[in-house]
Amino acid sequence: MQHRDLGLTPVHESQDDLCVARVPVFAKLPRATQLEIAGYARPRKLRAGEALYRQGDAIAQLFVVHTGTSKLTQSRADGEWLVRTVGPGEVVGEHAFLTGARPDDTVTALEDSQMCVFDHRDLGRIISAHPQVAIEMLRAVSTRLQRAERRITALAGTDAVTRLSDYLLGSPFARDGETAVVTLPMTKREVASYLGMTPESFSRALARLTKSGAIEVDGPRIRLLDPAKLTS
Amino acid sequence: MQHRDLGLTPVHESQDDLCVARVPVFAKLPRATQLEIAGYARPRKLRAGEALYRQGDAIAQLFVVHTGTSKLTQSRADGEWLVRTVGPGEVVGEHAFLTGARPDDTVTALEDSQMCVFDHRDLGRIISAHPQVAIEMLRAVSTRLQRAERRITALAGTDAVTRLSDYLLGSPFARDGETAVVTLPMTKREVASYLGMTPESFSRALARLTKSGAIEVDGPRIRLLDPAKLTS
DNA sequence: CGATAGGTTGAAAGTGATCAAACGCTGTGG
DNA sequence: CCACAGCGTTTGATCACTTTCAACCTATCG
Repeated sequence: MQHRDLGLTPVHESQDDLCVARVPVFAKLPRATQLEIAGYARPRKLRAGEALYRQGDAIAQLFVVHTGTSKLTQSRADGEWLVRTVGPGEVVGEHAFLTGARPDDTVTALEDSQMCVFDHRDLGRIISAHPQVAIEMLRAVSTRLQRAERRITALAGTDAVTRLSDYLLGSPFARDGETAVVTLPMTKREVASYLGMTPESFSRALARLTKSGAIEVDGPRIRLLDPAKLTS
Repeated sequence: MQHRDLGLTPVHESQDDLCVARVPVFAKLPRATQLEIAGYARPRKLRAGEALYRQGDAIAQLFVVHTGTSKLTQSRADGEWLVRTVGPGEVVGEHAFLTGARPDDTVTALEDSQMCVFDHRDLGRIISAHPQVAIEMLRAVSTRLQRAERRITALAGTDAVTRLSDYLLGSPFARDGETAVVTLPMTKREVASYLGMTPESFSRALARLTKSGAIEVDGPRIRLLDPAKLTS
C-alpha cells in the first residue's frame, strides 16, 4: 500500500492535498494531519458516463468526491432507481469501506470527475491516529441517514405534485434578480426516478405547477416564480 | 445472560455495565474500556407508551437501547409516519448527539424499556480515547443508511402486495416446525404506515396473500406457508 | 353492558402507471 | 444542406391500483 514516510511530504502529493483540504470531512483538521491523511489517498479520475463501481463489485474503498457530480443508482427487478446524487465534498462507498461488504448500488459519473480513494485496510490506522476524522464521518453519514429517513416518509405519504414541490424547495438554486432558479442535475427522466414517479408523471406535475403560476420551465432550468404556492 | 460478576466490578456499576457490555457498539471493547465508558452513561427507564424525546426537543443525547422496543415516528402535514422500530442493542438520537441539532423525529416506547444515555459533551472525549467506538458507530449508522436507501427504492417502485411480501421475508421470524412465523412488532395500522400504505390496503394485501395460500394470519402472527409465493 | 380502538370489508372516487403517438432537438450521412 | 434516426420529453386515452368514506365486526375495559 502507498503511504510511507509520514514526516516528509513529497511534492507529488499536492493534488491529493487539495482533495483532502477541500472536503468537509477533513477540512477542520490541522494542516499537518491533512498532509498525513493525504498520504493514504490515491487519486482517481472518471470521465462522464464512466462507472466508479457497480453493484456487487468486490471493492472496499471510500471515495471522497473532489470535482464533478455522480449518480448513485440501485437496480431492482422493476428497473433502475436513482438513490441520490453526490457532488464535491461528499462521500460514497463508506458502507463497503467500513464493513468490507459488497456495495448494492452503482455509482456513475455524470460529468468528468476526480475522487480521492481510501482503502479499507487503512481505515483503522487513520481513525486511531485521528479520531476527529471519525466524528466528521459520523456527522456526514448521520446527516445522510436523516435525509434518507425524511425522504422515506415523503415517498410514503405525499402525492406527485407535493413531492416535486418539496424537491424544488429543497434544491440548491441560483438567484436571478428576485426569483430563484433551480437547475435539474440530470435528465428529467432520472429526477423522476429520484422522486419515485414515472417521467410522464413528472412532466405532468411540472405542467400543473406551471399552469398554477408557481414555476416556469425552460429546459433543465426551473424558475420559482411563487414559492408560496409550492408550500401548500 | 452476559454480565456475570467479574469480581472487581463495583456494585453500583452493575446496571450501566450490563448496558454497555450487551450492545454491539461496545461489545468488542476490552472489559476495562467498557467500564470506563459505562462511567459516562446514565440509565433511563421508560414505561410503555412514554416518549423518550419528541420532534424539536432540545436534547443532544445518544440513547442505546438495553431492553424493550420503541418506535421512531415522523409527524408531517399529512399525518404521522413510522420511520422504523428500534430494539435492544440499537442506537437512537445519534444525529442530535453528533451535531447538536434538534431531532426531527419522536421516539416512543412500545414496551417498558431501559436505555443508556450519553451526553453530547462527552462525545469527543469518548471517541478520542477509544476510536474503536467510532468505527463501530460508523458501521451501525452506515448499515442503517443502507437499509433506508434500499427501502426508498422499494417504496418508489413496487405495489402493496410486493412491499408486504418483501417486508415479511425480511423480518425476523420464529420457527414452528417447518414454517417460519413472523410476529408483527406493532399494530397493523403502524406496520401499514411503515410500508407506506393505509391500514385498509394493508389488510387487503394480507387477505390476498392468504387467499393465494402464501401465508396464514392469526392476530399479529403470520405463518409463511409458502415463501416461494412471496418472492414473485 | 356500552364505549372505544383495532381490524375487516364493500363501493366509489382519484391518482398515477401504462401504452401509444407526436414533438423537438442533435448528430450523422447522403 | 437536407433527410433521417435516436433520444428525451410531452401529451392524450385508458387502465389498474390505492385511497377514501362508510359500515360492520370483534375484542378489551371501565
